[in-house]
Amino acid sequence: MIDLRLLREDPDRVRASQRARGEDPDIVDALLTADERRRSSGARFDELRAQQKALGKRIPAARGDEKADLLRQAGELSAAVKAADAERDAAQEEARSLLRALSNVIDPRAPIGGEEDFVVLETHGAPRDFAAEGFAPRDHLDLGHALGAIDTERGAKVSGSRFYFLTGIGALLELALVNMAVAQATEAGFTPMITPALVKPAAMEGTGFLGQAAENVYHLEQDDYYLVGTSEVPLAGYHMDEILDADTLPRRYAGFSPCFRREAGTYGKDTRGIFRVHQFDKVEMFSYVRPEDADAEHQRLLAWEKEFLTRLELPFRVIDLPSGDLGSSAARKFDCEAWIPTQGRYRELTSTSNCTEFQARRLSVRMRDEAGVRPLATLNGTLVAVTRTIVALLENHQRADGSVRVPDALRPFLGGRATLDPVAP
RNA sequence: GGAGGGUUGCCCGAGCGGCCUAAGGGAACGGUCUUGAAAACCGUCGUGGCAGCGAUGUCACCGUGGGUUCAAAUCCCACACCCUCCGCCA
Repeated sequence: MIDLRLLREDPDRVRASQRARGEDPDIVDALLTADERRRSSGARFDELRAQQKALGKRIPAARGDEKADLLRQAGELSAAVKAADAERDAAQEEARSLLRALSNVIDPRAPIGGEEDFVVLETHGAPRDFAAEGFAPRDHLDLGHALGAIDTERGAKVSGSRFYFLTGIGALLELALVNMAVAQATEAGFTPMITPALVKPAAMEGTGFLGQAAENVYHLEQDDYYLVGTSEVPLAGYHMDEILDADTLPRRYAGFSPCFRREAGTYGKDTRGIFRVHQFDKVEMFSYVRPEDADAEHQRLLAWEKEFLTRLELPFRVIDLPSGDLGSSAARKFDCEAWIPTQGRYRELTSTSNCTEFQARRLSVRMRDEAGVRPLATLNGTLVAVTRTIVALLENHQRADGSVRVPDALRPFLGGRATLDPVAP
């Protein structure tokens, strides 16, 4: 959630942010009204309660008629306090739920607009010219079949569409990518973490995934658990309700977990292969920092993402996501998009978000420094999303004979292997 | 799934229905002393809301949610979590 002070002092900025996101700006005014009511009803309760406490103190010492009279007064006051309490609770709840409905205020530097209005910040490497090399690239599923690495038919048989088995070298490839990512993160000072994939509503809600993104979240009705779509959720929840000493910041965690996504409303999109699936594994970077350091940390996370893709020798570009495509928690977001040869375009492989104090407020994660206690900032960024990385790797490093070159940096994690070779069908 | 024990502030830990405005200890921080440090002594030492420029005042919070009462950390009910044991189990 956002800072109520900002809302009171500069409501126009919040309205503009909501509009840029394509969300309802009227929540701002509803919230201002609700906040006013919250404060006045709170003051009324405080006053009555103070009277009640003062009166109550006189009762034990009183005797006879005086006591009876005091008890009568106290009884009346008690009813008034109860009523004021209920009114205050209702007002607080209304303000709270409106505040929760507001998305983060966008970073003024983020491009304004819908999905198509992103800005390309940089481009790294160049797509291969397969025509010049004299062969047509095969897509990742063809390659995956030939290598004995990917089995989507049986994925569908066992679990349905958008499920897969990684087999043989495919399974090894996942482990290699994960190990490479964890090694890089550890080297950079991240604490590796294996996180829960099932979380309670508070963690999911606090991270901001139960708003507009709710339809993409799996929910276990019977136990009221959510399946996480990223380890950002357990990593953000990790310090929920805590006050961290500012001296211990930044805290950087690299979480490895499965990720579950319902992919509602994507019927017909990316139906072939493992580009868009209901379950995949991911190594996610997560940082807790002082709010004033958030911007620099965002750049660092982006730099680590770029380093990883560069080491995999993948051509990619970095885009600055437009306001309409940010997700409720992010003030600004960069995606790294790798070139997918058979699609002839760049597709999202990794993503990094600056959530400023938005998640920290919702989850009540604060820091203590010279100035006192205040919310901190959280940021997240993908180091490796396994399936999409496999897609990019196979397609970009394929050879005419159907084998796939293993980039140098990945070889140590594959037992020194330099090539993935087709297997007999 | 069954049987017990527990949940109080940063940590440990006391707490009679009304001087709880939560004892005491530890840690931490500031100070005195010291060449420096330790020890000792003195002091500070929760979070949030509201009012105020501010010193401050006030209200809420003792796992969570209800209830009893003029009044609840304290009594009652439900739930959650942790620990021990039994059963089942990767």
